[in-house]
Amino acid sequence: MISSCPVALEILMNMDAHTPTKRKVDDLQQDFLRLRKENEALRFLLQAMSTKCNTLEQLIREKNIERHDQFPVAQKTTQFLVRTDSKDNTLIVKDGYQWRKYGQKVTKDNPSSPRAYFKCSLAPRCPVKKKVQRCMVDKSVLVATYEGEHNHDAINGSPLGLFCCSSSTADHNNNNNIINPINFPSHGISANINNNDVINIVSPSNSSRPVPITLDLTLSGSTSNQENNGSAGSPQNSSSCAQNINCESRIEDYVAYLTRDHNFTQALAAAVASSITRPSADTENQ
DNA sequence: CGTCTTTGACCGGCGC
DNA sequence: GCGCCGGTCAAAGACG
Repeated sequence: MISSCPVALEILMNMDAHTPTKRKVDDLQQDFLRLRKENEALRFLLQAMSTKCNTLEQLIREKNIERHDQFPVAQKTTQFLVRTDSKDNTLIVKDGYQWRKYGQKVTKDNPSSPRAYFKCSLAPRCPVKKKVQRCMVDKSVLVATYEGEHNHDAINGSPLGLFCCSSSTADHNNNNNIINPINFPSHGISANINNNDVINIVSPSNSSRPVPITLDLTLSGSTSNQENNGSAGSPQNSSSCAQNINCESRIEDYVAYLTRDHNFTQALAAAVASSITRPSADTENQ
């Protein structure tokens, strides 16, 4: 039974490894049953969300086809924030694509750090461009603006794809608190990461009753050995992650931590549930 | 020698 | 028309 639920098995093993005295079998079984229910609920929610996502994508595709008959296609623009070492002067964002730098300019709004211009060189005719500039407030944060859509796949997939966000909401240089607004357009969920390593998930803005959900990424409960990073086990605190050669393996660790975090799974489930149960105004208005 | 980066020049849009 | 500014070009240099 346990072997059919690897996440729960991993959680149980981890719990066992971190408690000096073995807990009673009954307690472990209760924990396991609770986690198994959560796991099943999350699986159900994921399936429901995928179904809804596919439906919405189909609708959007149909609407775009209608629209393209009347208007030229607008260029898709997205924006990322990447935390790097502030001492690192390079404007390199490892996003799974290969880029050729074709220009650099000092801009008026942020004269202390020049803006670099890149073109995607992974495919011969890929139209995608990106601009990378350091955040004026936090020099350790790179602001990468992508224009256009790739006509090919990434080298190893796009590790930053999850953090795709709309550029229209970003005003990073003038905001001391919110670093990166993240939008999940197809689900109507948006989220903010603030300087306290907390993601604030906000349900669709068109909702009459927005449900804010806070995900604490400081992982204060983690007892794993992150002291080597000097960052007390916080993934966001490891400022050199984007430049670090061990970044990939650490990302796996962070994902493992998150799956062990009861608050995270609960908040995630609530966010997903709210996006599914609440009818989308976009689809209703169409 | 080929590829990539750097950097000054150039171009076009926009506001006055 | 002029100046400012962001974006792009392309020659020169660096590098493997």
